[in-house]
Amino acid sequence: MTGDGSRRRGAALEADLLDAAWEELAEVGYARLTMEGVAARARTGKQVLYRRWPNRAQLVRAVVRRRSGALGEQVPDTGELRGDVLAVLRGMVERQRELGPDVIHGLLAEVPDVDPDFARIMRGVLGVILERAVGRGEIGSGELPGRVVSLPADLLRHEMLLGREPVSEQVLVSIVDDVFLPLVRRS
Amino acid sequence: MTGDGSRRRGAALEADLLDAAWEELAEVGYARLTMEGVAARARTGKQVLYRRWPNRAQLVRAVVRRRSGALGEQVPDTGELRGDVLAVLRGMVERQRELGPDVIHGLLAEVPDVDPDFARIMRGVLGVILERAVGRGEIGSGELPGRVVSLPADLLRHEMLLGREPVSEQVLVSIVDDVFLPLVRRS
Amino acid sequence: MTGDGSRRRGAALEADLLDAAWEELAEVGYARLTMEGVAARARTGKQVLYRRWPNRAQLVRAVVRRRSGALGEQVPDTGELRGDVLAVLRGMVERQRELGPDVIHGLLAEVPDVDPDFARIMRGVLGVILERAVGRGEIGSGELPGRVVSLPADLLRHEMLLGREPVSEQVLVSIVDDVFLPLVRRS
Amino acid sequence: MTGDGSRRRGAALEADLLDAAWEELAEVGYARLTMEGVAARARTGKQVLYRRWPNRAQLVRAVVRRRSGALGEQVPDTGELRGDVLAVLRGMVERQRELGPDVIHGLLAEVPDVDPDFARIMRGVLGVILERAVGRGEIGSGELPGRVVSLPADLLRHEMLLGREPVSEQVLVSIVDDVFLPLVRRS
DNA sequence: CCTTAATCGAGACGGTACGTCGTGTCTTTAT
DNA sequence: ATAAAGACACGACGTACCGTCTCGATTAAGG
Repeated sequence: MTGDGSRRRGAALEADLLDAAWEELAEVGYARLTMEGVAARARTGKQVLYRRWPNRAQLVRAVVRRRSGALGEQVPDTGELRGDVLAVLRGMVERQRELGPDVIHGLLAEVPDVDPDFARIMRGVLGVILERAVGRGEIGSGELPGRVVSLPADLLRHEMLLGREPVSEQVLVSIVDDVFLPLVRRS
Repeated sequence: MTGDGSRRRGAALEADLLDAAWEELAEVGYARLTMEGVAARARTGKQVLYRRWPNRAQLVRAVVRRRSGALGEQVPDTGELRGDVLAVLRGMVERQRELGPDVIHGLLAEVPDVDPDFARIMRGVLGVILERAVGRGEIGSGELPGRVVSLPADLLRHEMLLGREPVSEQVLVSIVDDVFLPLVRRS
Repeated sequence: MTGDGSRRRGAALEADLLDAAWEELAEVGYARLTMEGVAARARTGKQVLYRRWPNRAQLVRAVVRRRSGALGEQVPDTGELRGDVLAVLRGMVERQRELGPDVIHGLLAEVPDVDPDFARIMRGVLGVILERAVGRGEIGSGELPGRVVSLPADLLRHEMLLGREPVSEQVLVSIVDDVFLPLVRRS
Repeated sequence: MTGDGSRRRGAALEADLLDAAWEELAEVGYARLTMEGVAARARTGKQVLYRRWPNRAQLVRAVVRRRSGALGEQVPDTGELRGDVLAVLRGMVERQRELGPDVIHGLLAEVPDVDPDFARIMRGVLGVILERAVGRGEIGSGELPGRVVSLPADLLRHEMLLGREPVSEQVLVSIVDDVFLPLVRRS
């Protein structure tokens, strides 16, 4: 019945599974994604999924990791603080648009630590950007509280969690111009 | 068949239902709360629940509304901007502690607009507080962007959504002292 | 909302109820007839039904009584035993056709005594027919066992209970010619 | 979560299911037998039942088949036509007594063809008996109509379907002595 | 090269909850 | 007093998934 001669294994199979999960996510959304559905779409058994991920949250987490791969890989460098921060935020929005807003929602609710490192990475990226701004003399050299450093990312994430649609450019600008820049230029 | 002579109806029954849901929430948490469980605890049928709320999210939303009813009823007045803002945030944390962090999480994930008016209310409360601060001469009289006004509430909510534990006093202080006050005193 | 000024009562209402039940029977059949459906069709409440009949079986029984009213009212008289018996059986089949075979089925299963008197009536009718046949000299005058008298009706009923379609003329003829007539002409 | 190491499957499970249904039948009767009850008694899920039988009627039909398994296996041989026929009828009554009269009723109402082969089997058994009677010279060798052959079984079934109690010996005797024997001895 | 062990594809299993339907009782309002 | 309307307590329906387990089929790896 199966007998197409070739049976998937290992990495190739895993890729198919994640692809299937990805398509399932796209079609029915996170809330209605089921292990059963993913297995069916990948034309395999549920055990194959459970062998790899203990529940759908972990599975989706893996999908997300795969799709939006390296988040903090390259730090934008526009030569200006404002441009850099906006670029970072736009990257986040792009990621949200790609995954779909409700996937973000869903993950947040079920996975305790969707991105335990996400926050850390963002802090790192913004730290670098701020340092360069200090170097250019755009802002003072005083040590900024951690909360301030991660402020743009935090506010944007807050928006993402509440709204059901991709965050608009206006909001990004507002976060940067109304909140972040005034704060770091304060000293 | 049943006929014990007294049968709950209308408002009285609804109160019992919400109480049952509340207890269920407390015992098993949001994720494992079921319509079936609530109905059983209230010793009635599921239909009685479904007649009122189409799903568990709406039910819990009603419970939350009932429990943490009047959020913006009284605006704290400590005679000082910092004290006022902290008092507002502490009120939010108190509410979170009462409901339990995962209820907040759960609601967020399933209900599109847990509190559509919540944001509006917070903005109103903080607006009053800021006006008073202007009156006292604590801060300048320039018009503040909406985003800045709701900033403390937004940041606190962001914390609530990410963490699984009640937000600590330290975080509140950090939000107020590192971000909010510097921003509104800037001018 | 109701206020058409006139409200049905007593016999008029009861007639409407039975009509509604009758139409319901015709549309969905006995198995799927519900008190709720009948009440809805008659545009009234269930209580009005339950006040009159304790359950759907009794209700349908009343419908049947009303529709196929007087069963043994007129005894056929064709001037010949065979014709008379066939006429009686055809009357039964006609009744079955009118009610629908599954109504018969359903009633039989749920109502212990759909026709406690039905059997009695049939025996009476056949008795008269047989007496006339004796008078005409078609058969002997010996006393026939009750079972033999009711035999045609019993066999026909057996057919009705098993099949899901109206009993064919062939079967009637077979009952009469292969079984009944040989038996009563035996002496 | 369950994991007790032993999980019933296939035929063994099916046997348990039928046993459970049988016990349920005995305890609450056909009318109040529910899929839910049977599943609970068998300590399994409803799906396991529905996977095998689409509704309770089919389930009970399977139970009946299993319990009163081989109906026409041995043809009674008392050396005399009357004794043989009575023995066959007594076998049917025994079966009825075993299952309970209302099970028969219930099945009849819901299952279109409780035993499509039952009639055929009975005809076969009675055919053999009649042949032997012909061989012994008890009755003539003329071909009997099918309806006459199955007459005793049909009449008995009719009794079973109408009454709520096991058919009495008197009735059996009446069927045989008043109807069947006179008919087959006629020639 | 051939055995052996692991994994795959498929699906049954024991279980929980879903959301719906119908029962028969009870209550309310209006005629 | 009863009609009309509908809520209530209850029980069962049939379905969807969960996470586990079993069963052959197939494939990779080791002796």
